[in-house]
Amino acid sequence: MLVSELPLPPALFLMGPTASGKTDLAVALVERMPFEIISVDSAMIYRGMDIGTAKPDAEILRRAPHRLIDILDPAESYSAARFRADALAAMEEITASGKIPLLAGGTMLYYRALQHGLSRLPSADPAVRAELEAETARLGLAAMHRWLAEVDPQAAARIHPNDSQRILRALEVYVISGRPMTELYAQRQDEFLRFAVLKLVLSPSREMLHERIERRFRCMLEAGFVAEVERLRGRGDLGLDKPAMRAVGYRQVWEYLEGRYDYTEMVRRGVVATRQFAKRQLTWLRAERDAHWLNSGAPDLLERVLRLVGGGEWWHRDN
RNA sequence: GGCCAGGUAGCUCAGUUGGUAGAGCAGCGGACUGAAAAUCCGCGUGUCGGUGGUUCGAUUCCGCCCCUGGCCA
Repeated sequence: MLVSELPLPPALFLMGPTASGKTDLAVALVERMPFEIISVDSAMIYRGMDIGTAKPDAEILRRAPHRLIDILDPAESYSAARFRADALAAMEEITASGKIPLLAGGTMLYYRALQHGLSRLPSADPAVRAELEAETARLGLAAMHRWLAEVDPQAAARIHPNDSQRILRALEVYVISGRPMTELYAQRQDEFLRFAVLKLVLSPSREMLHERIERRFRCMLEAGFVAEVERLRGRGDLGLDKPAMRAVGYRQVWEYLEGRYDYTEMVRRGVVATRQFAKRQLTWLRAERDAHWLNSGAPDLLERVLRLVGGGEWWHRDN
């Protein structure tokens, strides 16, 4: 089926682990077809975080504008729900302008939220969160898990007693809404994405991926990554408790600047953290159905992609 | 060249009074609903330097050899 005959407007998803070459491919596609890029990246949303997020530079952005980058200050925090709303709005606008949305990035939770929707849950509340964290410091995480077991036994059974983030989130939902999170999950209605999607997964071999990750991290350092983190630290209002500063690489450089370990150790830890991140992304990607896998190293990569894009592989499924 | 200390998992090391071995890190697999580049769960992957000897049995004890580090020449 040709793109023009689809029952729904088309959208291209370009997924893949970090350092697989997604940005380069997206830019090449924009220069050949009427695509417009929407970034699917929880770190590139932050202004002033350029080198460590491998954000495309100003020159590339002029040629191939990206939506949803540089939209937040690093002191703020974003969410999967906001991404879903922002991405849907951008997709509508791009479609209305006669172009095709090209979603490119590696934040797999955001793709899931976009494709399958989210339950109607209260959003994060900093005051409630601070309260729960204080309670945890006082009583211990085990006590919090026991509390969750009282108010939402199913959630407590599902969430491991060591998983502080999910225990506190489940309690946050309960405290704000007065309802167990499990009950709110059950009320969810599937909202299917009103686009015909072509999903591409770009990835090199594991060995190549590890090489590229190490090479890229060293390039970032040569390009002034440490100075970038120093600048962020110098603001005084950021810390390792901020989601932005927990990003891979930023956290390790920050700890190095605090004197927790030396430069060599920082490089090692930065590379290790990036590899582990890529591995988690690959776990998501393997579970992704109906995706076309492409090897980053393929010499005819662009031709293959153009063939897929023009080849009527677009499809739609209501989850 | 002599003396001493080492050589055990990818790395750093523990251990076996002789019954073929286990931690941390790395790595691999997995989970994932408003922090997700987050958070969490699971899994030892090994000629115990080589080679002879003693022994029912040697990674462990003994001999020789190789390698690394230190000290002395």
